[in-house]
Amino acid sequence: MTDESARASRPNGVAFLLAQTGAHAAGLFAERISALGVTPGDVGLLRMVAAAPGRSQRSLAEELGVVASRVVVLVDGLERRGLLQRRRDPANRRNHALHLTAAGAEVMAGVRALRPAHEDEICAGLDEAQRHQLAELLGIIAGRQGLAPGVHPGYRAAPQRSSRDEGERDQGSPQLPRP
Amino acid sequence: MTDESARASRPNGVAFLLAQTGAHAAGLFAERISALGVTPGDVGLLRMVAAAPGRSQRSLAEELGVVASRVVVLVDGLERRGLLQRRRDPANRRNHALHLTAAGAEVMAGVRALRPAHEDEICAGLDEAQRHQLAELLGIIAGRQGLAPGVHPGYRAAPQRSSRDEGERDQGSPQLPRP
DNA sequence: TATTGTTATACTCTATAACTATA
DNA sequence: TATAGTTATAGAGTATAACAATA
Repeated sequence: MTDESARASRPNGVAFLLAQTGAHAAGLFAERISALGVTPGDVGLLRMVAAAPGRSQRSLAEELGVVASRVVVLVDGLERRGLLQRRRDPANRRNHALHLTAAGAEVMAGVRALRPAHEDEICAGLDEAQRHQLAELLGIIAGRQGLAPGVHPGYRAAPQRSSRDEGERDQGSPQLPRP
Repeated sequence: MTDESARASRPNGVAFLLAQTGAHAAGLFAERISALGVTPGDVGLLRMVAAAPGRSQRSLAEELGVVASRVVVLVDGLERRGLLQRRRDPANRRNHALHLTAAGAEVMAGVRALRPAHEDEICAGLDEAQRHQLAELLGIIAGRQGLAPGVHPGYRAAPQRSSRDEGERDQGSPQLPRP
């Protein structure tokens, strides 16, 4: 079984390194912004509202790939903390038009202010040319994979396997979360 | 507020691209291995056991940065599906020595077999030289950040903010999960 | 009737604490 | 007494379904 253990020991390659370093970068970012009292999810939602003030919760739910009731909870939290405001849309009074408050804009400014240090921490060990190279290569991947600029996952529910689909390890459909 | 919306629209740079593409790569990997009936967490745990057969649950908990009772649940699931086996360690009968079953080794072989296609999918659009470049740059980052080869996060609990620390947005200690 | 948002509810994940058995 | 593992329990997160208001 020494053979087995040797073979199993290290998955490597670009895909794994990406997942590893990406999770690390996301974790450090979460730590940094926690000083501002927000999570990456909060920031993403605030950013989307800032980019298109007045948009509806429904539209956010669709772009986030999340159910409407989930947005209710997220917006509840942000409104309770005074970062976001719901206003009834006079044109269509079913809609809640979302707007950043002054405090919300401040938080976003704070997040922006944190970014350079974060970037430097992640890129420590790379010179300027290497950073550009890396940014370019990652940009190619992001483009090829259809990832929108500025939007990242983390809202989708975890794979979620119920406790009763036991022992069925070889069925055909890999149940793609969203094709 | 057009100014604001313009400024808020796109966070960019290496750190963000890393988080974005890394989450994407991890998601695709999770989809692929779901055909084998396992999650990335399962695979990570199986890999660690394969690399050091007979290790204890406690040692796994420490390496994963997870509480012991969590490992009980994870191992329960893998044992129930026949991929892992608990054996009492005769030398110290408190320990459960963990071993892969034949089925578990098969699953790991299946995971390894999926890797090349996964790598190709992620690296689509990059030629061989670019892949090497990217792997090298990511390797530098992983090394600088102290990321162990073959180990990636995803076991740690989410940032987890309770519902009562409301409105306290400016305290000093960012509560680092693990320094 | 269809759509937006909300509430009620259930289920999963994960941690804390109490407990069992070994040492 | 200390350690490995387990069970019981509680909390957060998220989805589904029923509901209210508006169109």
